[in-house]
Amino acid sequence: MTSDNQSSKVYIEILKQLREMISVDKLKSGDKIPSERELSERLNVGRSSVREALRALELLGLIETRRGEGTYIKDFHGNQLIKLLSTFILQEEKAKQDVIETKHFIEMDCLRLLLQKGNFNYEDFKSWVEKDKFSDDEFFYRMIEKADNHLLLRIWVILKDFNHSLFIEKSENKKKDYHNLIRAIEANDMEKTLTAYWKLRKCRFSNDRN
Amino acid sequence: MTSDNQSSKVYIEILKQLREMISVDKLKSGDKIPSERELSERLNVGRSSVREALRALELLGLIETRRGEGTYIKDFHGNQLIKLLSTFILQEEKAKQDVIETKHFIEMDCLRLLLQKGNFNYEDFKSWVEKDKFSDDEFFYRMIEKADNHLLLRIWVILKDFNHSLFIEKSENKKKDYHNLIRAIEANDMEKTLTAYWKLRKCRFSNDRN
DNA sequence: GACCACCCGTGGTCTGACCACTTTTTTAGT
DNA sequence: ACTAAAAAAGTGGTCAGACCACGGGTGGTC
Repeated sequence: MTSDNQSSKVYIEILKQLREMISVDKLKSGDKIPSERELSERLNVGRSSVREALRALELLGLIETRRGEGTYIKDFHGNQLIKLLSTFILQEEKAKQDVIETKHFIEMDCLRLLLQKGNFNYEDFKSWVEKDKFSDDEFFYRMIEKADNHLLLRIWVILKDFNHSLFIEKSENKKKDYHNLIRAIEANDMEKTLTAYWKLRKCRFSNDRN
Repeated sequence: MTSDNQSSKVYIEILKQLREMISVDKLKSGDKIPSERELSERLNVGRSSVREALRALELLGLIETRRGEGTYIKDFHGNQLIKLLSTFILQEEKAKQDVIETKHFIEMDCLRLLLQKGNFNYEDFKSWVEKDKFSDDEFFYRMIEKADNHLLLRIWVILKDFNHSLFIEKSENKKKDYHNLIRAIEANDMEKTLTAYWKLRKCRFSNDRN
């Protein structure tokens, strides 16, 4: 490293170099980056410093490492970060309830988004519901995917995982209820959609809405 | 480390241990955590592995290390990372839009939550709006705080920081609009509340909506 | 009591050594 | 010549030990 010393830690410099490298070589998701040993040599730094940088990126979900193979750039988009923060912070009791509440909000937001965007084809979706066995999570994953907001999807996935680690319940709803939800969305009827949603979640706060 | 390995990398295990340690010892912002060498010994892992874990946490802004002194827990709300992420990642236009969109959704969700919970005293809030100069962020921070969902608040803060790293603008809205929003909430009128909200947001993103 | 040199603990970095695993190359057998 | 087994090479994962640079405490000196 070019004797830039002072203040900046080596692993930070490596991150910058890496960013530069990715930018210059136009590396994209799935592409391979140089091996730790090669980076260490090319940048004139110790391998351990390179690893510190890579491990940080890995934790951020920016790269993926496969033993024996190499290190690859990962699909960025959302941020991993939230996951970490939440696992770190959410130890309190109230937190559990917040998770559930937030997950529901996100789900409703996505429904609103779907209605707002409108004009989707739900035929394949409907036939999927008809044909296969599926979990609530799978259903909403597909649904939220359609809303086309990758960040919301990320957050939702995290909340879902959290939910699983908090509770073990995995209630199976009836196909009919899911069908109703889809139909309500198709009809672009917000009122019906949210009602159908709460029918699925069938619970505590039936009053809110409007 | 209890040779549980397989799949899980050591530095990930260290992170878990660290989280546990922080939880058990009730460590807070500013508290010091054991030295790298001590951790290495206590967990029966190499110091370099400990460092990989700590470096990742540092990049995330969760801890702060001072050479010659030690490592300290930091008040989250970190940005560090966000700066990096933004320059590193979010080049795509769609992602930026997702951030904005998601932030708006979260804000609206909190408004709904406030209405749902109802019966708050907004007098002090109103007088605060009247008296001081404040930014949009400050306003919504206080607002979302009232909604009493810590997770939503956390997510919002992250999105806010992201926003700042993406754009530099810091438009000032009129006090009147904020007053209207508060009044609508007080009146427990969802319709008016959302309208008032969009009045606030309208200025910048007038087009992408509806 | 005030000041300063020294030592020790701490993070920062590098090197070299293994291990486990995957891919590639070489080798041996048919 | 072809194929399958074996060896080699390459890669990430981890550890141990060695320095360096810096901060704070210790104890001596004035």
